[in-house]
Amino acid sequence: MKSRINITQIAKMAGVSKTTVSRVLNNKPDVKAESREKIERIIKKYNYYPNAYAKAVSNKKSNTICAVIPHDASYVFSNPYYSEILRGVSQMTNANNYQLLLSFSDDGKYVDIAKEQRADGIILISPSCEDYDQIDELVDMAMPLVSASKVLNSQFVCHICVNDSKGAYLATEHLLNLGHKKIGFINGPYNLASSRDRYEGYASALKQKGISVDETFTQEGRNSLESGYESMQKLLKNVNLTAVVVSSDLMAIGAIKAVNEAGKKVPDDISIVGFDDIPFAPYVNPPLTTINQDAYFKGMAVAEKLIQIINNENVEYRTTMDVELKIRESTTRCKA
Amino acid sequence: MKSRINITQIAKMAGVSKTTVSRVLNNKPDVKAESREKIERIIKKYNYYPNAYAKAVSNKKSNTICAVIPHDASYVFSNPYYSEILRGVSQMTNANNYQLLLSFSDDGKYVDIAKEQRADGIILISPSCEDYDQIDELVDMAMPLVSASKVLNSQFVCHICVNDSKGAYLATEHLLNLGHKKIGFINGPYNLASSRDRYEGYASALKQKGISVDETFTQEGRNSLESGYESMQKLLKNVNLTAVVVSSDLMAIGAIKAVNEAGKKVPDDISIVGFDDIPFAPYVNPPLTTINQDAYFKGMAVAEKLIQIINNENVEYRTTMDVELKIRESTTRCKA
DNA sequence: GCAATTTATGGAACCGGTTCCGAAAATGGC
DNA sequence: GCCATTTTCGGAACCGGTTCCATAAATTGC
Repeated sequence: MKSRINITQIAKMAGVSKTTVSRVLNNKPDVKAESREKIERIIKKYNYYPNAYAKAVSNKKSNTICAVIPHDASYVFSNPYYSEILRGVSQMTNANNYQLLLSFSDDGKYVDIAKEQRADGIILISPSCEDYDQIDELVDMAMPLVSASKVLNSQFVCHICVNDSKGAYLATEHLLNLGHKKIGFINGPYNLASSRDRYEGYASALKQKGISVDETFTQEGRNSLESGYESMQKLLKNVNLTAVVVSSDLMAIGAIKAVNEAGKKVPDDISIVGFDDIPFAPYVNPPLTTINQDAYFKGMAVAEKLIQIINNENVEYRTTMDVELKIRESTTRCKA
Repeated sequence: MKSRINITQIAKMAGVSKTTVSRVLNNKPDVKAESREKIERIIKKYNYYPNAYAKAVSNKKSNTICAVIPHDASYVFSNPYYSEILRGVSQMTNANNYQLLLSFSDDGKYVDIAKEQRADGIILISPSCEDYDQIDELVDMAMPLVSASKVLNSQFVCHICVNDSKGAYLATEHLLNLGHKKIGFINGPYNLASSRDRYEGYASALKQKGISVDETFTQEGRNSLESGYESMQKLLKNVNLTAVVVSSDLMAIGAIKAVNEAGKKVPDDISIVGFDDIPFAPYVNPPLTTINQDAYFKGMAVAEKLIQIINNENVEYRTTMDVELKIRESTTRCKA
């Protein structure tokens, strides 16, 4: 890139010191109107913008927020649920004049972001147990930190999560109310706190009705289309179910495909309820009954909270968002 | 955040000058093994990392790449096609030790990224006509720039695009070969160069077979699920079609829903072919016949090219990637 | 054992900003 | 017209790095 003009050159042309130019740039007082106008004219003429990183060094503030996402191919970028969170995050950072830096949790490199002082705060989109050591490091550094899902074992990490166990409970209860008894469960990776809570919700709904949990009815998936498909194939092969709770819509869509390919119909032969209510959910065939969580709002809330922490404002450290059962057409009364 | 240790403090503790520490940090020669070890020990002990932005100022290089995406709600984050590109981009930037900054084209703020010298290069994911003024500004600054889709009117912007007209041609031809005569077209926003090319491909395939293009057979959508749904509703209401070419899978999925709700069946009553081959395409019901473009690869290629430009390497300025018709189950022989 | 190299190091200037503090210039009061 | 205030301004140090250039120390050659 062409080298750009700097504050010293502007000062020289205006016949003043850098100090005065800096005052104009930052709307500080103590500048004669006349000089101010002259300097502004020159700034405009040369299309001058202050170098953001020089400012960052001097101010010890980068106005940058880093969002950490799992890079695993079948994960964030391919799961609209995460995209929605990111959309909310970007909306909020944008509105508050923060830049958004993306980092990936695979290699733990995001701790470097903090050490290199590239960001004023970090958002963890979906930390898993493997991240906990790095998270502890961030906490040690007193890096402003907010997670968009539950972080176990650390009472020092601010998080906004969804009521996962209630969500799974509602999903299971819905199926029970439709007369289903043999209800399977396709869970997300067990290294996510949310997966554990969802399993808990599923199990407790069954217990409530006096139905014992059968381990052969459950599968652990990887939150991808493929893995929902494979998990469903296994369930179909091994056990006779009339309904399945699936821990994410993405996997639920994969599961529906597996059902179709087995020559069965959703919901007539097997009812399926998903989790997340991604934008695709009403558009799949049949439209997916699912647990709604407002990912876009969650993203905004997480970013907002982080900005508050950066500004040393007091915030609620634990927030749990409510969920809602969204009944569409992938579930129906048990016919068995 | 706790204030972190800096190079001067490290130097003091090691009893050497900043210069020597800097040499160790950057693996420069001319440092006695003994001193090197001592400095390295202290660096390790204090978990020191150099401040990235101070480096950026000094080196006039930020090791940051900015990806510009349209922020429109129904756009990038919700369209897996763009997510896939971004995934490819991040893969490549990661591998080359670049940080990835996200910016949004709505307000044209991404030009500020360049003026503030926040990035060494910029990737335009999906620039529309409204962006062309800002793009010219970037070109004037000689900012390294690569676009992931065609940029009209500027021979100075490097781009990697897909053969859009061929894609639409293949889609239309496929339907013609199945005996369809009344073929509709749901296009993307006309301010995208790709939409224009796809229309062109659609029209030329029809002409080839001596079928005249009927303007009432086409709709301009916004590349979202909803807009595909609405566009299809309009087509169903106004004209009698047996097949529709849809300019993106996202809209195709919306279109299928509209067909279903009208009490018709895909593909028996109406064949539908999409464009992009997003990861969902094989999972929708029925699995979507579509035009495959490898968005992940495209993302990697775009990032790679940008890095080459940043490094002053010579690059091909125009690359067109090939497309392929992927036949699944949303198209069948015309029964009318 | 001494000059000529080679190796290792540090001082100072630089990158492009901000800010403290003191001083010059303009204004006010009388 | 002179002193006190206020307004306006700039020098210099600072943020945390890199790099040029000079010099001190160690090594080599003979």
